[in-house]
Amino acid sequence: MSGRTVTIAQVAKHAGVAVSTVSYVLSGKRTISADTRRRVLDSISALGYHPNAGARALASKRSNVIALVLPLRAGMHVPVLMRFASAVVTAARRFDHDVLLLTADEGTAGIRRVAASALVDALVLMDVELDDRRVPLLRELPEPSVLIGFPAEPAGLTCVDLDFAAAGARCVEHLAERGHEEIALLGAPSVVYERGTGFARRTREGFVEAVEAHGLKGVALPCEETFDEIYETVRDLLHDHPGLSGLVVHNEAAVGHVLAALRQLDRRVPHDVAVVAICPDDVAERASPPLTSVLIPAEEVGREAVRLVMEKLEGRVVPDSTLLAPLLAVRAST
Amino acid sequence: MSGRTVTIAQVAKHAGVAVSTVSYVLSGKRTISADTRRRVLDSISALGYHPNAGARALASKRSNVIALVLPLRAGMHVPVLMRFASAVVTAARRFDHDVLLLTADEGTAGIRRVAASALVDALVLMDVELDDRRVPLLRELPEPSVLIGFPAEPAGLTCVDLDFAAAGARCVEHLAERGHEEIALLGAPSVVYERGTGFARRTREGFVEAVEAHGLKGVALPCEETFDEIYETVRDLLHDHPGLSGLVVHNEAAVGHVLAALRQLDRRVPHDVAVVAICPDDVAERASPPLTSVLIPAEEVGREAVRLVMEKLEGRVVPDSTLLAPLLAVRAST
DNA sequence: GCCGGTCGTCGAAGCGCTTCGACACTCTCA
DNA sequence: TGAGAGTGTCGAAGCGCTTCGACGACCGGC
Repeated sequence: MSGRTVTIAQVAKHAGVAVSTVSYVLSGKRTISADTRRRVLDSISALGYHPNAGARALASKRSNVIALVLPLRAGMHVPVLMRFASAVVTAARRFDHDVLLLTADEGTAGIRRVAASALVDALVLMDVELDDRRVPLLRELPEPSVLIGFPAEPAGLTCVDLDFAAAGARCVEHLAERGHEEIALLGAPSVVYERGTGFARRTREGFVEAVEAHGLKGVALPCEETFDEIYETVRDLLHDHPGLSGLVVHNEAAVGHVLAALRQLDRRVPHDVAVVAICPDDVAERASPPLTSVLIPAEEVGREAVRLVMEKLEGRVVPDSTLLAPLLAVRAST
Repeated sequence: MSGRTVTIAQVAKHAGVAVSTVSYVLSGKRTISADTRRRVLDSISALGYHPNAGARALASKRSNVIALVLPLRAGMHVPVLMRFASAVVTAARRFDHDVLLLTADEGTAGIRRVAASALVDALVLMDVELDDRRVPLLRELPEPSVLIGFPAEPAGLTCVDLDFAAAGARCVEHLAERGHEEIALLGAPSVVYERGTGFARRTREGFVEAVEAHGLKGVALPCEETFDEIYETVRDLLHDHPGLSGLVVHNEAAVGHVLAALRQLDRRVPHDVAVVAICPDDVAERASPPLTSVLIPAEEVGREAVRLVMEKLEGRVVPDSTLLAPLLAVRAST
């Protein structure tokens, strides 16, 4: 409350102690008597003191900020990104860190800049691709980093993601349990497969393997995102595979259109065709009928990424690869 | 390239000048001879120098970081937020600033914290509500701020937004030009109106006034976001208003379901019912048929917000209120 | 009753940068 | 030809914090 910007020196004077004592109260790096601590803390709240971030970063060589690097490309799962982002922010705050948002606009230069200028202590990268330009840079950076997603060559990096192969397999298993014998996967748009985005391929692999393991008939198709294209895809699919009775949809933007197409084609869900989606919970719940789904645990992935990067900051060794187990929620569509 | 973390002193020595000279080359705050400047810049790139952000912030009292404060509530337009966010980041970089991401988790404490600790120089708040807890705090903060959206009492604040009233009116006008005489607005879920979110109400007001001005018949309804609810709403609407031939949809999440419901009810778009949406371009383009729409200019709003906050940082006076004109893109649905 | 240990606190030295005042030059114009 | 007005550069004083070494005060053990 006293004339703009309170410094640690003012707190020290107010409490009748040395500046360093106040610092130690705050950091807990040396023992301080209960009595002194009380007085210091009282002064801090009486004066409304907030340590100056720049000074702290300069003296301690820690900014207490981590970078969150967004992708910025067509076809990315925009709504999911926002949930990752806020999960990361929330998790970072628990470790007393803030989050700097970086887009890919600047390319790798932005990453280099914030790291070299000590603006951030560590990095979390979202939506990593198999062949990601940012990855080589990370290897040579002294700052620790964690990737959400898997590049082609993850050796020496720390990666977190939903276990998409297990998710694909889990959907197949669920449909098999329900007695379906011929099923299909509608995945990402073909451009996403071509770009080599990891999660799309891994889901498909998990799907294909599980289909074989369960002795089912199965087909995996890419899936565009406009209603007309989806309508055709679904129509042809049902036509070519008359025995088909189960559908796995791994494409958030297409889920609604797939259901609309089935309605149009007079197939009732789940009576004629059972549908399992891999998508965020809210999308599955809002659909009609509400979809049995494997949720994409954005919050958990974000939290885990932050936990790992903090461990690395502390100098601890962490596993290269963290795959989060899929969780299937049964709803009205199967 | 030389042993971890290059300082301005090393650059100065390498170039054979004083530290302050290097600083002035970088900031341009004093004239430096072309010759010296060259030498300094060469040394900078030879050594790979990046100024330490903490030291800079400490000495200059400017962190060159702005805070982007997200809302975090049910019913918010998640995908649009992401586009605002990346527009803000991109725009901030043009002013040589970075963006710190803040969620509402911490409430107003987070805003207070980053401002008081000088972590950020200024704030941009997204998705402001009519009655927003964060607003009173902003008034007492010395740091400049800009709001995206309008609170009930915007006096003394700087606000930017799409002119939703004009957008609502623009849609009506377009339908009137096409000869429609009885039209309806399907807006946000009722909870959003109750919360008093500005943009929903303003669109409705613009719609209602324009309907009167053009001597049309019109009705404005809230619109939930599940297919079944939307189906009922649309069915009842068409039943109660047999002459209705135009629909304005201002609800991104509902657009797909509205079209599916019309299909289901055997109404052809645009032949039986013309549809205009207020939504991001990509949603309008992906719909089937592609929708005539007033786009929500996320990029422009973000850019403008950053421009304004930078002006305020420079001490310049800016208008309290900036309304961005709506732009109608005609597509296949009208 | 003296010595070695803790414990709690202090003072001072930076961290890497910006900025202010000073100073040596070089022009210009009376 | 000399005063006055720029130019271009330097040195040093901070900015607010953390951290290191030092140093009393107090403790228990012999």
